[in-house]
Amino acid sequence: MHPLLDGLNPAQREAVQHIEGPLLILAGPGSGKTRVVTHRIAYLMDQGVQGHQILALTFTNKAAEEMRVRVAQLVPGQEIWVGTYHRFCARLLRKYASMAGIRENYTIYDADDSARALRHVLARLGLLDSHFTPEAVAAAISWAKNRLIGPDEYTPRVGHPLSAIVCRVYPAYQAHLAQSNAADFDDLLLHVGRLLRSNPELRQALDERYRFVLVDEYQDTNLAQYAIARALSIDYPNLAVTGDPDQSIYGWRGADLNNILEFEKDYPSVKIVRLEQNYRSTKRILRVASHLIAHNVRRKPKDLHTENAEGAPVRLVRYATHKDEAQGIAARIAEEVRAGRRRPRDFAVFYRVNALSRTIEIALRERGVPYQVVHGVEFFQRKEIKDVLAYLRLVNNPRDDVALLRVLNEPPRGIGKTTVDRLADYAAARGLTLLEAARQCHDIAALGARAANRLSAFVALCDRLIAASGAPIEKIVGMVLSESGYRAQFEQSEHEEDQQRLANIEELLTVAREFDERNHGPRPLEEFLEETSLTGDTDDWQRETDRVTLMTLHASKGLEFPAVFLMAVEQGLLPHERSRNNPAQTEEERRLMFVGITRAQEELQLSYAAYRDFRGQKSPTIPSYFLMELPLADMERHEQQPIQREPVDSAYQGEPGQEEPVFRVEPSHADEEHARGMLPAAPAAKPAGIRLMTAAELLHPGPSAPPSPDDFYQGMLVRHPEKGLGTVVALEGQGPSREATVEFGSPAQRLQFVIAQSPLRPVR
DNA sequence: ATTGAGAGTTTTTTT
DNA sequence: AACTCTCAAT
Repeated sequence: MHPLLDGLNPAQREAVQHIEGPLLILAGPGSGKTRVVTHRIAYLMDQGVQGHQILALTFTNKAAEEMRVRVAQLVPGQEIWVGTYHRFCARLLRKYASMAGIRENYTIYDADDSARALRHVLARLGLLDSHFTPEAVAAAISWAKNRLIGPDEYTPRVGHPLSAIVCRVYPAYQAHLAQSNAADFDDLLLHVGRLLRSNPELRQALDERYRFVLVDEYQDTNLAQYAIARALSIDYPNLAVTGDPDQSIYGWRGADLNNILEFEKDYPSVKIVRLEQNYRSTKRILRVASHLIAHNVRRKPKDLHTENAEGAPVRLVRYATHKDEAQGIAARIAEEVRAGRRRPRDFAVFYRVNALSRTIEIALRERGVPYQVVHGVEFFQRKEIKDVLAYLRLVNNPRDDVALLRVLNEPPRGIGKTTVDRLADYAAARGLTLLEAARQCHDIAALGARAANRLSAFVALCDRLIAASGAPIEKIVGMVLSESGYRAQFEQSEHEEDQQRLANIEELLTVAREFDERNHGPRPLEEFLEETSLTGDTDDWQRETDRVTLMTLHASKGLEFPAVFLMAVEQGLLPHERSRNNPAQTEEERRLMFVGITRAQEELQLSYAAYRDFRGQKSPTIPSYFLMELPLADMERHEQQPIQREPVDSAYQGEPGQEEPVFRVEPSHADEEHARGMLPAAPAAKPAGIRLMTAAELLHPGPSAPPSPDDFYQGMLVRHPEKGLGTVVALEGQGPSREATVEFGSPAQRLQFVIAQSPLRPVR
């Protein structure tokens, strides 16, 4: 047998051995997809395909890097082009810039830059105070671009006032980008997509050049990306896509699930391979994941299975507050590490939004547990970094007005708003870029001599920097820092944060040096800027370091960890607030949770807090509906009783303010202790602390005595014989007249009960 | 022109 | 809570 097929299951072999013609690999989580793809690439080359004929497109740099490394291991020395869609397009656009109406030294605007540009345009059109926010307009333009709708093709939709605004703004915004010789993220795809569409010769040439095209995470492709892959696979329809519809989590970025669901329609002769055997998780974790995802309507059913062990039950923990949650998770990790059962790197904590990382960070730090937070963009988004990069961009592309505006008065050099406005008016009137206009500052009537002198000093600075644009990047950055006075402003400062800024700038110098060392391309500055704008911090994540990983659910895709904590599984966060009343988005949220769950290899804990501080205010939470969709038999439920801070029910709930219900009970042992009577038999007798419920208790409420109305608490999960599972969202009164408002499944379905007279039972 | 206080707003996710 | 923007005082 061929060595590349060694150790693969039949389905995997089938995929690896497929050579010509369209191929769809439906790969469930942990099914060895990357292995299959890399082996297939190696197999292709083994069969005589040249490395440069292969194009592999991914969504994240992280995925691209992994693929590159693993292919290199299998076929040392052979180079294939692996990269993100955006990077591929950026490269292509460098080459064919003029055909897209820009110049080859164009600037790539990130979200922040495009927002600035858009604001500028809106202001010029006098639309800033229209009741559509710049963000909404930006989103609409992005929507269009992701569907390959250019500014000239955009038509307003009746009944959509926003689209009428967009119809005016989009062309102006696009013209502004062209004038600045810039492209935003979406443009990279839009330009290339349209280029391929309107240019048959070019399309044909590239189709021939890239004989074998592979697309990873195909479920996340938007229309523009789809069109690009398609255009490269017409004469040579060797398009292999891999993906999992259940892991589509980028709908908000224009990803279209239909691309994968209907792949067969585009390529009727497609070969479909399903990878459903999971090599990653325990049976229990996999069942929990399958159960959850089965609640989605828009999907193809699939049968995930594994030969792995049954594993420990999935823990579902309710903490009293977000702090308790963080402390509980950190304590457990610290204990496992201390006991030598696991290392920090075995753990990951996932959350829906970045803002949730803070409390966990604090808790881990307190215990001295090393961790790394994977932030989406962070480093290259910091103001000081963006400022320095803006200088570089201006050097590389003097037409870049956004960059100029950013650095014109940074550090402060006496060029204020009035001066900028007058300069901008002058430039607009003559169709000049801002730098061109600044060169003529002494001819601008509206400017005083002082302002004009300051402007010409700035122009002189730019010219000095531009003269050095061929130097190594580290050198240019160094010049920017010293000649502009940017570094000096921090060195003189005594503010502590300025020291941090200095450190960040040093870091940028390091990035530049590393770039210089490995890059020997013909246009280093351009390439450096391309790399910095298309690289996020997510790609910095180090598998090797021995640290706990903290990241968003989105960032977790494609990774795996022995032990996973998924925190804040609450209504409003997961599913997120903005998916409310939108079934399609709610399904996407469910997929997001599915992705998180399936990252876990051996151990998984889902948790929520009854109270959470978020955005400055403390409020009671409602556990996520998704939790009710999980198979209780595979789970183990723990509850930390709420701590009543308002002394309303203090007589019943124990000492108010008595805190520190430390989560130290080792659940697996706790189970035994419970059986041996070491823990209170009736959980209600111990109001503060962890209450443990076995799966049996969860499933069979049993004939126990009805609970006292005063035992009901906010966020409590209850069962109603007719209505089913619900959550207590409000309480009023005490004793026999105590009333509870219960929500069954959605805010629309709320009912109020006098507890003592209702059939409501706590779910145990 | 710059600075600082206060007001107002925000972030869901990433190339 | 943290961040940005606005406006007034310097």
